[in-house]
Amino acid sequence: MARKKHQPIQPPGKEWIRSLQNHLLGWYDEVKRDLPWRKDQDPYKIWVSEIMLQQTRVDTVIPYYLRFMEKFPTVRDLAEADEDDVIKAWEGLGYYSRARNLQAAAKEVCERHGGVVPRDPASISRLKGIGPYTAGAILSIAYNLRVPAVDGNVMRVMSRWFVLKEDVTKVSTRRLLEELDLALIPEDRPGDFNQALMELGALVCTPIHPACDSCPVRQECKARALGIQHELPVKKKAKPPAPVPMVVGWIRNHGRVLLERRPEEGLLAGMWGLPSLEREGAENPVGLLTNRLSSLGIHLASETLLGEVEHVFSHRRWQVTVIEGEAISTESSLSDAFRWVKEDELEAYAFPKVYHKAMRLAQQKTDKEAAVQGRLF
DNA sequence: TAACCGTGGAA
DNA sequence: TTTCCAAGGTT
Repeated sequence: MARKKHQPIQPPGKEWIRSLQNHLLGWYDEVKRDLPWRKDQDPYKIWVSEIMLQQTRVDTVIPYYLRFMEKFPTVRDLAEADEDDVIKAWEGLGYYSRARNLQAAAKEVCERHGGVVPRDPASISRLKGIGPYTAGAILSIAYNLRVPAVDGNVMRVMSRWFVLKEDVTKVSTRRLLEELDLALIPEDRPGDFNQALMELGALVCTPIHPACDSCPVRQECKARALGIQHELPVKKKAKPPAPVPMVVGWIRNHGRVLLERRPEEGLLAGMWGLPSLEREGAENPVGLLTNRLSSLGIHLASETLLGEVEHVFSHRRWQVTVIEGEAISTESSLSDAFRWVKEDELEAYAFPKVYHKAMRLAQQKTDKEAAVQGRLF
Protein backbone atom coordinates (compact mmCIF):
# COMPACT_ATOMS: atom_id res chain seq x y z
CA MET A 1 0.00 0.00 0.00
CA ALA A 2 1.27 3.41 -0.97
CA ARG A 3 2.28 5.39 2.09
CA LYS A 4 2.29 9.16 1.94
CA LYS A 5 5.92 10.04 1.53
CA HIS A 6 7.48 13.02 3.20
CA GLN A 7 9.18 15.37 0.83
CA PRO A 8 12.86 14.68 1.44
CA ILE A 9 14.93 17.76 2.17
CA GLN A 10 18.10 17.96 0.11
CA PRO A 11 20.97 18.79 2.44
CA PRO A 12 22.20 22.19 1.28
CA GLY A 13 25.69 22.39 -0.23
CA LYS A 14 28.62 24.27 1.24
CA GLU A 15 28.47 27.09 -1.30
CA TRP A 16 24.74 27.59 -0.77
CA ILE A 17 25.28 27.77 2.99
CA ARG A 18 28.11 30.26 2.67
CA SER A 19 26.01 32.49 0.42
CA LEU A 20 23.05 32.28 2.78
CA GLN A 21 25.18 33.20 5.80
CA ASN A 22 26.75 36.16 4.03
CA HIS A 23 23.48 37.57 2.73
CA LEU A 24 21.64 37.08 6.02
CA LEU A 25 24.37 38.39 8.33
CA GLY A 26 25.15 41.31 6.03
CA TRP A 27 21.50 42.29 6.08
CA TYR A 28 21.28 41.86 9.87
CA ASP A 29 24.30 44.08 10.46
CA GLU A 30 22.59 46.79 8.44
CA VAL A 31 19.01 46.78 9.70
CA LYS A 32 18.86 45.03 13.05
CA ARG A 33 16.62 46.74 15.59
CA ASP A 34 18.12 48.52 18.56
CA LEU A 35 16.37 46.52 21.28
CA PRO A 36 17.01 47.03 25.03
CA TRP A 37 18.28 43.46 25.51
CA ARG A 38 20.78 43.86 22.68
CA LYS A 39 22.96 46.39 24.51
CA ASP A 40 25.29 43.72 25.87
CA GLN A 41 25.54 39.94 26.19
CA ASP A 42 24.61 39.61 29.87
CA PRO A 43 23.10 36.08 30.03
CA TYR A 44 20.60 37.17 32.68
CA LYS A 45 19.28 39.99 30.51
CA ILE A 46 19.05 37.73 27.47
CA TRP A 47 17.26 35.17 29.63
CA VAL A 48 14.67 37.61 30.99
CA SER A 49 13.99 38.96 27.51
CA GLU A 50 13.55 35.50 26.04
CA ILE A 51 11.06 34.46 28.72
CA MET A 52 9.04 37.64 28.22
CA LEU A 53 9.13 37.21 24.45
CA GLN A 54 7.56 33.76 24.58
CA GLN A 55 4.31 34.11 22.62
CA THR A 56 4.51 37.87 23.15
CA ARG A 57 5.25 40.74 20.77
CA VAL A 58 8.41 42.82 20.99
CA ASP A 59 6.47 46.07 21.37
CA THR A 60 4.53 44.63 24.29
CA VAL A 61 7.65 43.32 26.00
CA ILE A 62 9.88 46.44 25.85
CA PRO A 63 8.25 48.47 28.67
CA TYR A 64 7.93 45.37 30.86
CA TYR A 65 11.55 44.46 30.24
CA LEU A 66 12.83 47.94 31.13
CA ARG A 67 10.84 48.05 34.37
CA PHE A 68 11.81 44.50 35.28
CA MET A 69 15.53 45.10 34.81
CA GLU A 70 15.32 48.28 36.85
CA LYS A 71 13.64 46.42 39.70
CA PHE A 72 15.68 43.20 39.42
CA PRO A 73 19.02 44.16 37.81
CA THR A 74 20.82 40.87 38.54
CA VAL A 75 19.90 37.23 38.87
CA ARG A 76 20.56 37.53 42.60
CA ASP A 77 18.17 40.49 42.96
CA LEU A 78 15.49 38.38 41.31
CA ALA A 79 16.28 35.33 43.42
CA GLU A 80 16.01 37.31 46.66
CA ALA A 81 12.88 39.28 45.72
CA ASP A 82 9.42 38.69 47.16
CA GLU A 83 7.36 36.57 44.80
CA ASP A 84 4.54 39.10 45.03
CA ASP A 85 6.82 41.82 43.68
CA VAL A 86 7.88 39.61 40.78
CA ILE A 87 4.27 38.79 39.90
CA LYS A 88 3.36 42.47 40.21
CA ALA A 89 6.09 43.32 37.71
CA TRP A 90 4.54 40.74 35.38
CA GLU A 91 0.97 42.04 35.78
CA GLY A 92 -0.71 42.26 32.39
CA LEU A 93 1.91 40.25 30.49
CA GLY A 94 0.02 36.97 30.78
CA TYR A 95 1.22 33.39 31.19
CA TYR A 96 2.03 34.14 34.81
CA SER A 97 3.73 30.80 35.44
CA ARG A 98 6.57 32.25 33.35
CA ALA A 99 7.29 34.71 36.15
CA ARG A 100 7.16 32.09 38.88
CA ASN A 101 9.32 29.70 36.89
CA LEU A 102 11.79 32.49 36.14
CA GLN A 103 12.23 33.33 39.79
CA ALA A 104 12.45 29.67 40.81
CA ALA A 105 15.14 29.19 38.17
CA ALA A 106 16.96 32.32 39.38
CA LYS A 107 17.10 30.82 42.86
CA GLU A 108 18.40 27.60 41.36
CA VAL A 109 21.11 29.48 39.50
CA CYS A 110 22.21 31.23 42.70
CA GLU A 111 22.15 28.12 44.86
CA ARG A 112 23.63 25.58 42.48
CA HIS A 113 25.52 27.55 39.83
CA GLY A 114 27.13 30.31 41.86
CA GLY A 115 24.84 32.95 40.42
CA VAL A 116 26.07 32.29 36.88
CA VAL A 117 23.65 31.17 34.18
CA PRO A 118 24.95 27.71 33.18
CA ARG A 119 26.55 27.53 29.75
CA ASP A 120 25.94 23.92 28.87
CA PRO A 121 22.73 22.67 27.21
CA ALA A 122 21.94 19.97 29.77
CA SER A 123 22.22 22.23 32.81
CA ILE A 124 20.40 25.23 31.40
CA SER A 125 17.59 23.02 30.08
CA ARG A 126 16.91 21.75 33.58
CA LEU A 127 15.92 25.23 34.74
CA LYS A 128 12.18 25.86 35.04
CA GLY A 129 10.64 27.60 32.07
CA ILE A 130 13.62 27.01 29.77
CA GLY A 131 12.69 24.71 26.90
CA PRO A 132 14.57 23.84 23.73
CA TYR A 133 14.12 27.22 22.05
CA THR A 134 14.99 29.38 25.06
CA ALA A 135 18.01 27.22 25.92
CA GLY A 136 19.33 27.62 22.39
CA ALA A 137 18.63 31.34 22.36
CA ILE A 138 20.49 32.03 25.62
CA LEU A 139 23.44 29.78 24.81
CA SER A 140 23.92 31.16 21.31
CA ILE A 141 23.23 34.83 22.01
CA ALA A 142 24.90 35.22 25.41
CA TYR A 143 27.67 32.62 25.13
CA ASN A 144 28.02 32.42 21.35
CA LEU A 145 27.66 28.65 21.37
CA ARG A 146 26.80 26.91 18.12
CA VAL A 147 23.35 25.56 18.98
CA PRO A 148 19.99 25.93 17.18
CA ALA A 149 17.27 28.25 18.50
CA VAL A 150 14.17 27.37 16.53
CA ASP A 151 11.11 29.48 17.27
CA GLY A 152 8.04 30.32 15.21
CA ASN A 153 9.98 32.77 13.06
CA VAL A 154 12.70 30.27 12.25
CA MET A 155 10.19 27.55 11.42
CA ARG A 156 8.34 29.89 9.07
CA VAL A 157 11.51 31.10 7.34
CA MET A 158 13.06 27.67 6.98
CA SER A 159 9.85 25.98 5.86
CA ARG A 160 9.86 28.51 3.02
CA TRP A 161 13.54 28.20 2.16
CA PHE A 162 13.24 24.42 1.84
CA VAL A 163 9.53 24.08 0.96
CA LEU A 164 9.03 21.92 4.01
CA LYS A 165 5.36 20.96 4.14
CA GLU A 166 5.39 19.22 7.51
CA ASP A 167 3.02 20.60 10.15
CA VAL A 168 5.17 23.02 12.18
CA THR A 169 2.96 22.63 15.25
CA LYS A 170 4.39 19.11 15.65
CA VAL A 171 7.41 18.57 17.89
CA SER A 172 8.93 16.24 15.32
CA THR A 173 8.96 19.05 12.76
CA ARG A 174 10.70 21.40 15.16
CA ARG A 175 13.36 18.76 15.80
CA LEU A 176 13.85 18.24 12.09
CA LEU A 177 14.33 21.97 11.62
CA GLU A 178 16.78 22.14 14.55
CA GLU A 179 18.92 19.54 12.79
CA LEU A 180 18.75 21.39 9.52
CA ASP A 181 19.38 24.75 11.21
CA LEU A 182 22.49 23.45 12.97
CA ALA A 183 24.08 22.79 9.59
CA LEU A 184 23.56 26.43 8.63
CA ILE A 185 25.01 28.17 11.71
CA PRO A 186 28.45 29.67 11.05
CA GLU A 187 31.34 28.89 13.37
CA ASP A 188 32.12 32.50 14.19
CA ARG A 189 28.74 34.16 14.78
CA PRO A 190 26.13 31.66 16.06
CA GLY A 191 24.25 34.22 18.18
CA ASP A 192 24.02 36.78 15.40
CA PHE A 193 22.98 34.13 12.90
CA ASN A 194 20.15 32.89 15.12
CA GLN A 195 18.99 36.42 15.82
CA ALA A 196 19.25 37.31 12.13
CA LEU A 197 17.00 34.39 11.26
CA MET A 198 14.39 35.57 13.76
CA GLU A 199 14.79 39.19 12.70
CA LEU A 200 14.16 38.17 9.10
CA GLY A 201 10.99 36.36 10.14
CA ALA A 202 9.80 39.34 12.15
CA LEU A 203 10.56 42.07 9.59
CA VAL A 204 10.60 40.48 6.11
CA CYS A 205 9.50 36.86 5.98
CA THR A 206 6.24 37.63 7.78
CA PRO A 207 3.27 35.26 8.09
CA ILE A 208 1.09 37.35 5.76
CA HIS A 209 2.40 39.34 2.77
CA PRO A 210 6.10 38.51 3.12
CA ALA A 211 8.28 41.21 1.54
CA CYS A 212 10.05 38.83 -0.81
CA ASP A 213 11.18 41.58 -3.19
CA SER A 214 13.36 43.15 -0.51
CA CYS A 215 14.48 39.89 1.09
CA PRO A 216 18.25 39.52 1.47
CA VAL A 217 18.03 35.78 0.83
CA ARG A 218 15.44 35.72 -1.95
CA GLN A 219 17.90 33.87 -4.21
CA GLU A 220 18.18 31.09 -1.67
CA CYS A 221 14.40 30.67 -1.17
CA LYS A 222 12.80 27.65 -2.85
CA ALA A 223 9.23 28.64 -1.96
CA ARG A 224 9.65 32.03 -3.58
CA ALA A 225 11.09 30.42 -6.72
CA LEU A 226 7.93 28.33 -6.91
CA GLY A 227 5.67 31.25 -5.91
CA ILE A 228 4.21 29.32 -2.98
CA GLN A 229 5.60 31.33 -0.06
CA HIS A 230 2.05 32.17 1.04
CA GLU A 231 1.20 28.49 1.48
CA LEU A 232 3.94 28.00 4.06
CA PRO A 233 4.36 27.13 6.83
CA VAL A 234 1.73 24.40 7.12
CA LYS A 235 0.12 24.72 10.52
CA LYS A 236 -2.80 22.94 12.13
CA LYS A 237 -5.60 25.33 13.05
CA ALA A 238 -6.16 25.99 16.76
CA LYS A 239 -9.59 25.43 18.23
CA PRO A 240 -11.48 28.63 19.01
CA PRO A 241 -11.85 29.41 22.74
CA ALA A 242 -14.88 27.80 24.33
CA PRO A 243 -17.40 30.15 25.99
CA VAL A 244 -17.61 29.86 29.79
CA PRO A 245 -20.35 31.76 31.68
CA MET A 246 -18.98 33.22 34.93
CA VAL A 247 -20.15 35.29 37.89
CA VAL A 248 -17.84 37.80 39.54
CA GLY A 249 -18.65 39.84 42.63
CA TRP A 250 -17.64 43.34 43.66
CA ILE A 251 -18.39 42.90 47.35
CA ARG A 252 -17.74 45.76 49.75
CA ASN A 253 -17.90 46.43 53.45
CA HIS A 254 -16.75 49.62 55.18
CA GLY A 255 -14.50 50.72 52.34
CA ARG A 256 -13.00 47.30 51.85
CA VAL A 257 -13.36 44.85 48.97
CA LEU A 258 -13.47 41.06 49.08
CA LEU A 259 -10.69 39.33 47.14
CA GLU A 260 -10.27 35.66 46.38
CA ARG A 261 -7.11 33.78 45.44
CA ARG A 262 -7.40 31.33 42.59
CA PRO A 263 -6.36 27.67 42.91
CA GLU A 264 -2.65 26.82 42.60
CA GLU A 265 -3.23 24.99 39.33
CA GLY A 266 -5.05 25.85 36.15
CA LEU A 267 -6.04 29.15 34.60
CA LEU A 268 -4.55 32.20 36.38
CA ALA A 269 -3.07 29.84 38.96
CA GLY A 270 -2.47 31.42 42.35
CA MET A 271 -3.51 34.89 41.21
CA TRP A 272 -5.68 37.21 43.29
CA GLY A 273 -8.98 38.37 41.86
CA LEU A 274 -12.58 39.10 42.73
CA PRO A 275 -14.67 36.21 44.08
CA SER A 276 -15.83 34.30 41.03
CA LEU A 277 -17.39 31.05 39.94
CA GLU A 278 -18.58 29.28 36.83
CA ARG A 279 -22.23 29.63 35.98
CA GLU A 280 -24.06 26.75 34.32
CA GLY A 281 -26.18 28.33 31.63
CA ALA A 282 -29.56 29.51 32.86
CA GLU A 283 -28.92 29.73 36.60
CA ASN A 284 -29.64 33.00 38.34
CA PRO A 285 -26.22 34.64 38.66
CA VAL A 286 -27.15 36.78 41.67
CA GLY A 287 -28.46 33.83 43.65
CA LEU A 288 -25.46 31.73 42.67
CA LEU A 289 -22.99 34.25 44.05
CA THR A 290 -24.97 35.06 47.21
CA ASN A 291 -25.27 31.34 47.99
CA ARG A 292 -21.55 30.92 47.58
CA LEU A 293 -20.80 33.87 49.85
CA SER A 294 -23.31 32.68 52.45
CA SER A 295 -21.46 29.39 52.68
CA LEU A 296 -18.41 31.44 53.64
CA GLY A 297 -20.36 33.28 56.32
CA ILE A 298 -20.59 36.47 54.26
CA HIS A 299 -24.17 37.77 54.06
CA LEU A 300 -25.25 40.60 51.83
CA ALA A 301 -27.49 43.51 52.77
CA SER A 302 -28.02 44.28 49.09
CA GLU A 303 -26.94 43.04 45.71
CA THR A 304 -27.20 44.48 42.21
CA LEU A 305 -26.56 43.01 38.78
CA LEU A 306 -24.20 45.51 37.17
CA GLY A 307 -23.72 44.05 33.68
CA GLU A 308 -21.46 41.87 31.55
CA VAL A 309 -17.82 41.90 30.59
CA GLU A 310 -16.06 39.48 28.26
CA HIS A 311 -12.48 38.33 28.35
CA VAL A 312 -10.83 35.96 25.90
CA PHE A 313 -8.01 33.66 26.95
CA SER A 314 -6.12 31.44 24.54
CA HIS A 315 -8.62 28.61 24.93
CA ARG A 316 -11.54 30.04 26.94
CA ARG A 317 -13.95 32.91 26.56
CA TRP A 318 -15.20 34.14 29.91
CA GLN A 319 -18.63 35.72 29.71
CA VAL A 320 -18.71 37.45 33.05
CA THR A 321 -21.79 38.67 34.87
CA VAL A 322 -20.64 41.31 37.35
CA ILE A 323 -22.54 41.72 40.58
CA GLU A 324 -22.16 44.41 43.20
CA GLY A 325 -23.02 43.69 46.82
CA GLU A 326 -22.77 45.22 50.27
CA ALA A 327 -21.78 42.79 53.01
CA ILE A 328 -23.52 42.96 56.37
CA SER A 329 -20.60 41.98 58.50
CA THR A 330 -17.08 40.67 58.09
CA GLU A 331 -16.62 39.27 61.55
CA SER A 332 -16.43 35.61 60.55
CA SER A 333 -12.99 34.17 60.01
CA LEU A 334 -12.18 33.69 56.37
CA SER A 335 -10.10 30.97 54.78
CA ASP A 336 -6.67 31.88 53.39
CA ALA A 337 -8.17 32.08 49.92
CA PHE A 338 -10.21 35.18 50.86
CA ARG A 339 -9.19 38.60 52.08
CA TRP A 340 -10.82 41.97 52.75
CA VAL A 341 -8.69 44.76 51.26
CA LYS A 342 -9.06 48.53 51.48
CA GLU A 343 -9.93 50.01 48.11
CA ASP A 344 -6.84 52.21 48.04
CA GLU A 345 -4.65 49.17 48.67
CA LEU A 346 -5.89 47.20 45.68
CA GLU A 347 -3.11 48.57 43.52
CA ALA A 348 -0.57 46.52 45.48
CA TYR A 349 -2.09 43.37 43.99
CA ALA A 350 -1.33 41.91 40.57
CA PHE A 351 -4.70 41.36 38.94
CA PRO A 352 -5.17 39.57 35.64
CA LYS A 353 -6.93 41.64 33.00
CA VAL A 354 -10.32 40.02 33.40
CA TYR A 355 -10.61 41.29 36.97
CA HIS A 356 -9.53 44.78 35.96
CA LYS A 357 -12.38 44.78 33.45
CA ALA A 358 -14.87 43.69 36.10
CA MET A 359 -13.57 46.27 38.59
CA ARG A 360 -13.75 49.02 35.99
CA LEU A 361 -17.39 48.20 35.31
CA ALA A 362 -18.19 48.11 39.03
CA GLN A 363 -16.53 51.44 39.70
CA GLN A 364 -18.20 53.08 36.70
CA LYS A 365 -21.61 52.00 37.92
CA THR A 366 -20.81 52.95 41.47
CA ASP A 367 -19.67 56.43 40.45
CA LYS A 368 -22.79 56.92 38.38
CA GLU A 369 -24.97 55.85 41.25
CA ALA A 370 -23.16 58.20 43.59
CA ALA A 371 -23.61 61.05 41.12
CA VAL A 372 -27.33 60.39 40.81
CA GLN A 373 -27.67 60.45 44.55
CA GLY A 374 -25.98 63.82 44.65
CA ARG A 375 -22.89 62.71 46.49
CA LEU A 376 -20.76 64.15 43.73
CA PHE A 377 -20.73 67.83 42.75
C1' DT B 1 0.33 14.10 20.75
C1' DA B 2 -2.75 17.51 22.29
C1' DA B 3 -4.53 20.37 25.66
C1' DC B 4 -3.46 23.90 28.58
C1' DC B 5 -1.66 28.50 29.75
C1' DG B 6 -2.83 35.40 28.74
C1' DT B 7 -2.83 39.26 26.24
C1' DG B 8 -3.24 42.71 22.65
C1' DG B 9 -2.56 43.96 17.83
C1' DA B 10 -3.59 43.59 13.06
C1' DA B 11 -6.34 42.59 9.04
C1' DT C 1 -16.75 40.73 14.60
C1' DT C 2 -13.78 37.13 13.74
C1' DT C 3 -9.51 35.08 12.98
C1' DC C 4 -4.82 34.59 13.43
C1' DC C 5 -1.15 35.05 15.79
C1' DA C 6 3.90 36.63 18.75
C1' DA C 7 11.31 35.28 20.18
C1' DG C 8 7.09 28.48 23.81
C1' DG C 9 6.89 25.52 27.97
C1' DT C 10 4.61 22.10 30.75
C1' DT C 11 1.86 18.20 31.45
